[in-house]
Formats: sequence, structure tokens, C-alpha cells
Amino acid sequence: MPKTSRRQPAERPDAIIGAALEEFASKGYAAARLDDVAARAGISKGLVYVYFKTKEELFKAVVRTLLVPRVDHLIADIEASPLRADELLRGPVLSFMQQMARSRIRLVLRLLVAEGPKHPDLTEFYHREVISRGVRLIRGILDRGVARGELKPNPMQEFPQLFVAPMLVAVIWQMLFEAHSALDTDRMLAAHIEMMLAAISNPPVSGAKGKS
Amino acid sequence: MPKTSRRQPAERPDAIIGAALEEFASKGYAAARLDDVAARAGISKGLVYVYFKTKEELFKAVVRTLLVPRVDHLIADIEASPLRADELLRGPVLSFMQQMARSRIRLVLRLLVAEGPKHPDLTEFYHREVISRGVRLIRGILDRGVARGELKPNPMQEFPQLFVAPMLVAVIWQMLFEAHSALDTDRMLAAHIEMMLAAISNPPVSGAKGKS
Amino acid sequence: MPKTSRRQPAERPDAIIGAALEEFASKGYAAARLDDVAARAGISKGLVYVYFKTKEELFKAVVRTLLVPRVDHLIADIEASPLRADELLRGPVLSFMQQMARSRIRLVLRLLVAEGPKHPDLTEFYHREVISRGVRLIRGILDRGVARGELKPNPMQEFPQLFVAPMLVAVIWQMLFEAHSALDTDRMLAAHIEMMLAAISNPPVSGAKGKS
Amino acid sequence: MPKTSRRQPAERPDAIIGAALEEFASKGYAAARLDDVAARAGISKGLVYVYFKTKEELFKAVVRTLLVPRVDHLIADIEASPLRADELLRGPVLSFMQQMARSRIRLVLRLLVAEGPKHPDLTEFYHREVISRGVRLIRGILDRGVARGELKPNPMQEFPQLFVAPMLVAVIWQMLFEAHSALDTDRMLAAHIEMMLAAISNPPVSGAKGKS
DNA sequence: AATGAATGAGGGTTCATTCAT
DNA sequence: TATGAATGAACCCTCATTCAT
Repeated sequence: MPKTSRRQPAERPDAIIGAALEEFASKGYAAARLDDVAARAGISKGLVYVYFKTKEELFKAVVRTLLVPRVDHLIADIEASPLRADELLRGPVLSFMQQMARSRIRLVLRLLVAEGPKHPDLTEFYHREVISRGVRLIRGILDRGVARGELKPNPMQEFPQLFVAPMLVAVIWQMLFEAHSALDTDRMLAAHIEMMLAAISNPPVSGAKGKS
Repeated sequence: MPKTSRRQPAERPDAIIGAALEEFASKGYAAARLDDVAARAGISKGLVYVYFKTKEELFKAVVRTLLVPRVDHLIADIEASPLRADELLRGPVLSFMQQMARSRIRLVLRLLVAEGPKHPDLTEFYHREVISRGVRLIRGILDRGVARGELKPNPMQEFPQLFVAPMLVAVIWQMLFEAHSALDTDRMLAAHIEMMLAAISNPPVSGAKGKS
Repeated sequence: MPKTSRRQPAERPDAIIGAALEEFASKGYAAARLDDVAARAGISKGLVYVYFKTKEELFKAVVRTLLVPRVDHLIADIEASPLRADELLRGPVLSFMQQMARSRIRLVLRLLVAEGPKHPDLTEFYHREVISRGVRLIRGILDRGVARGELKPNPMQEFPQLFVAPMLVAVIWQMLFEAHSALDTDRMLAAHIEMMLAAISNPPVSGAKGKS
Repeated sequence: MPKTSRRQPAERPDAIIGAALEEFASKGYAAARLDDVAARAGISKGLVYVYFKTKEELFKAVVRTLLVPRVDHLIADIEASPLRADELLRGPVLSFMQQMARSRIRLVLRLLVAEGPKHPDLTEFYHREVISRGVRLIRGILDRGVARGELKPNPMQEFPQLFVAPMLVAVIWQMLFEAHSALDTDRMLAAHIEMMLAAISNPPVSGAKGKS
């Protein structure tokens, strides 16, 4: 005997994706049960299948939906900006990294690490839509900074991954070790950026790591 | 009549752990099948239960067995060493990080990220035996370097995680994105260390970012 | 606002029954989905339930609706006919059998064979409305032929099923084996009737199997 | 907590196939539940999957296992026999047809009719292993009889299906209509053969339908 | 010590049926 | 009248775990 509450169908997929994120993130793909996803979304199990053909489709939708818009936004911000390289890095880039370490989005990051190898097309999608664009973004900022004389030539132009690495650490620490040993990821990320700028600014930023 | 006692029983647990690592790492905890672990180890499924009470026990044994000795070894090396801070970082520490990004051990890292939240005692063990000791090791090197005047005071003394972050990136990149875009992790890690040393060496390493 | 009342409601049940026949016949009762029936009929799933209380009711309606009128028609033809027995058999009876082997009606036959045991009341209905009337019809023709001296007494008077057996073979062959080995069911049925008449005509029909 | 009765594993597959035949035959492929098959075989549901990978494999095994040996046996009998055509038809062929209408094998026949269209490879197998061999067998008997002058040339040489048609009717009648109206299939089949022989014997069998 | 047959709970998925709109 | 969102029971299949041998 169906109840058919019929809320706003338009919000359903998002509600399911939100619920699924929590379940997937807290239990992993395989251990997450669609029963629980449905319960968390306040609907019946069968209805999940109206919107997502399989568990795997739902999983992919979670990853796709939650990360890409965020990256789009960051990139749009940066590209339209007239700021100097160091201002960009200290401003929107740092702020993005800090958010990633705190918001629910970080769950998506962990999911990718955890489940990526079993979902090659998802990894491919993620590399294409998030990683390579992120890498290009950082490299663009650095290259432009160097071209303008704001920055010295430096290895992060070849390996922009180095710039984002602490964000990964922050995300993973939050998820695994926060209970055992607190880490102020906001300050850590800020310190990282200051240290990087100290190493590559031209002329060196004063007041960062004192030079005597 | 058992046809051949393929191995000395004494080697059994290790053989099983090795087989289990492969299965867990390639499929994840939930999707790994004990049938496959047993087959890979060349024994029957039932025999696995003689050595490990449950699947979870086996999983924990995998993580415990494979990572700790490696860290023990690195720490012993460093603590006995009379080298200067920059020599330690450029030498055994860099070399350890490069190995982690390449060897089977990196599979354990991924497993922890993937399964950690579901196995709190495992995460606790791992934090205690690996992470906190690693953090202390790096901090020790830096503090000693600063005390000796080899290094300038710097934020990595508070956040040694910043120093290891690129290793995490290297491991994860290898596992997820190597197929889509090659990354020379050895050179990346070396560049990272050089950049760090350029920022914190005292006096600054010449040729890198000299000023004055 | 319903866009177009696609059909006159009066035609609805027939449209649904037609669609259901296709689905039931091609997939079997259990595997047929009401979604597909509705889609094929060009209506919504819910509307099917306005006309048929359950899937089973619909199934029964399919079988009832499609076969009985055909048999009614044949019987009316025969009973009103002044023809001799051999003329009836060679004429309308043969023609009916040939049609059954070709038309969509044959799908109903298969459905009955397939699903009969699970729907005893359906089987009962079918036996009463189709089978027993068919048996009586054939027996009537034969008995009358014998009474008039057109036919010799013969075992098909007791077992009229023997007369219709090849129709069953024709139907089943078409459905299962046509792809592997063609069978000209029209000629087979005609040959059957000639052979029967050769055996029971009185005097033997000349030109069939006769000799001189 | 497994019981592990460990009977005679060698008999297991046959026991399962037997149980499956009953379930499939009484409910149809889709409606048969593996739970019930297992229960009927006296084992657990999981064990069925040790012997048969999927429900479909089990279904095919049922059809393959139960019919082919029977046909093999009949063919071997006939081919080794020195009997005259009419003796063969009245003897082993009639007896085979009578058995088919009575034994559990008839359930397989119905299954094929019911499920054939959904399992093309099964239909193909069945056509190859049973139908075409049966057709060839009958045709061989008739052709040989004609060549020896025992029989007159007749349409069943082209359509041997006509000869077996009543067996199909017998099988189907037993399954669907026996409850509503008894049919002595043994006598019906015998009468069929006598009538056929009356029509094609050379010289005509005396006493049947003599024509002067 | 070692095997692998056997169990059964658990979860993904389907779909007949209902009912608010 | 007509829709299709929503439900939930049912069933196939997997696999960790047990235990007779």
C-alpha cells in the first residue's frame, strides 16, 4: 500500500544524492546499502531506482554532481580576476582549499581514492573534469606570475600537484585522524601558501619567514 | 591424503597476508573474496580460518604487518645518523618517500584511506604506529636542524604533514591517474625537497633563490 | 490537461488486450511487464488498472477475448452448411486450421500451454468454450458423414483430437523451430486432411492416394 | 551455522535437476523459485549455486538431461531392428509415444513450448538433438518401408511431423484438460497408428478399412 | 593440519499495485 | 478520466563462516 507523499519531485534526485554521499562516504561503496540511502532520503528503496538505474549510476552521480560545480566556480573566479599571482593564491585558491578540507565535498575526495580503481570511467571523468583543470589552473597562475615578473621560475610550474598536496593531506587527516590528534588545517594550508610564496616570490615577500 | 604440504606452515601466515594484500588492494575490503585470497595463496578457503579468525582480522593483519617494519627501519636509520638535516632530507627521507610511491606498500596506504572510517581501531593503530611516529621523526629532524643553525625556524616544525604531503599525492596519482597522465613522482618528490630546503635552509642554498 | 484523448475510451479495453497479447506472448505471463503493455497501448500504467483489476484478470481477458469469437464463427459456418463432410473438412475446417497456424491467435495457444497449469479457472474456461466445442464440432461432422454414408466408421469419431493434432504441431513449430528449419504448414495441413479422407472416405476419394 | 550433511555429492546434480523439473514444470521458469527447488531437493539454496551457476543454467540442464537419453535409446532400438515398418511403428514407436504422454518427460515438453522463445539457444539445442533426429527417424522408417514395398508412397515422408502430432496432443491434454475430461491417450495413439497404417500400408492391412 | 561441501543471512533489483493530483 | 510518483514484497545471487571428513 504505497503512501505517495509526492513532495517536490524536482528536489528528489538531489536529496537522494545527498543521502547517498553520506552513506557512501561513511561506509564505502560496497558496504553502503540502498535501503539506508533511501531511509536517509526519506523515501522507499524502490524510488531510488526511478532516478538511478543502478547503485553504480547513483555513485557516479554523487561524484559528478558534487565536485564539478565547485571547480567550475573557482576557475571562473580566477580567470576573471585582475589580481596578482600571490593575491590569487592567498585569496581564492587558499579559500577553496580550506573549504575542501572542511565541507562535505571532502567525502567525495575520499570516495574517489577508495573506489577509483574499481570505476575506471569515473576516474577518467574525474581526471578530465577536476584534476586536469585544477592542474592547469594552478599552472596558469604560476606561469602568468612568472611572465609578469611577480614570481621566480620554480618547480611547481612543472608539478602544480605540489601546490595542492597539503589540501589532500588536510582532507585525509580530517577523515582518519582527527579523533586521535587535532590538526588546524586552515592554519596549515595558510602556512603552506606563505612558505611557497616565500620561496618563489620575486622579490621575496617581506614579513613571511623573516630574513633577518 | 594431502598431496603436498606446499609450504612450511611457518610461512603460511605471510603467504596469506601477501595474497590478501593483493586482493584487498585491488578490490577493496568488501569486494575482496576469501575464496580468491585462498586461491592466490595456494591453499583452501578453510585453512585461512585456521590462521585468521575473521575477514576483518585478516585485513588488520595485512595493514599491521606490511607498514610498521618499514617505518621502524627508516626511524632507526635516521636516529643513528650523524648527518645534517638537509642531508637527511635529501637522502634517506627522500628515498623512503620515493619508495612508498612505487612499492606494494602504497596499496596499504590506499586501503587505509578507503577503509579507515569503518575500522576505527585500525585507524588508531595506524595513527599510533605510523603517522605519529612519522610526524615526530620529521619534526625531530627539523627541530634539530634549527637548533644547530642549519635551518631557519619554519612552519613545518608545527606542521610536518606539509613535508610528506607530496608523497601522498604521488601515491594517489599512481593509483588513479597514471593511466591518463604520466607523472614522474621521483622527480616531483626531489623537486619538492629542494624547494623546501631553498625556503628554510640557513644560509639559503646558493643557486636556488639567493637574495642579498 | 490531458493533451489528446488518443482513443475513444470505448476502444480502450481492446487496445489494451491487443497490447497485452503481444507482451504476454513474447515474454510469457510472468515476464511481461504492465509498464510495457501500457506503453504499447499508448496509455499510462495506472489506466490499465481502471479496466483490469489485476494482471491476472488482464491475462484471462486476453485469452477469452481472442479465441472464442473465432470458434463461434467457425461453428456457425459449419452448422449452417449443407456441404458434405469431405467438403467441410477440405473447406472451412482446413482453412481455419491454416489460419490458426499463422495468425496472432496462435500466440494464445502457446500462452495456454505455457500458463495453463497456473490458472486452472482459465484452463477450465478454455476447455469449456473452445476445446470441447471444437471436439464436438469435428465429431459432429464425422458422425453426420458416417450417418449419410459419406464416411466409413473410424476412430476419429471417438478421438476427434487426432484430426486437429497437426494444427497444434503447426502452431508450435512456427513458434519454436521456424528459424532452424522451415515447414510449409499450409501444405502439411492440407496433406493431413487428404490422408485422413483417403483413409475414411466411402468410397475412397479418387485422385488422392488412390490407385487407378 | 551450516549443517553439512554431506550425502553423496555424486547424486546431487541429479537430485537438483529432478527437483527443478517439478518446480519449473508446475510453475513455469519465471515463477519457479530456487528456494523451493532447494527445499524439494533437501538442500540449502546456496548449494544449488555450487552446481549450477544461474537459474538459467539449471533450467537448461533440466531440459538437456532429461530428454536426450530417451531419444538416444529409441533411435538405437530402431536402427538395430530388423522389423518391418509397420512392426516398428506399432511396436517401439507407439510405445515411446505412449510413454512420453505419461512420464515426467512430458513436463519437459511443456517447458519447451512455454519457455522456448525466451531461450533461443535452448530451442536450437532441442531442435538439433531431439526434433530433427526424431523427424529423421520417422522419415527413415517410412522411406525404408516404401523402398521395400511394405508401404505406399505417402505425405508423411515429407511431413513426418504428422506422425508424431497426436503425441503432442496427448501430452498437452494430460497437462491441461485431464481434470475436465479424461482422454485415454494410450488408445488414442494406438488408434492413430492403425489409421495411418490403414492409409499407407501396401497391401492395405486387412480388417481395418478394406476397400474391396 | 587440511579440505571443500554446505549453510543462510543479506542486499541489489524488479515490478505489480496504489493513490494524490 | 488519466497520470506517474511512490511503495514494498519478492527473488536471485553472493560469500563469510562452519564443520564433517
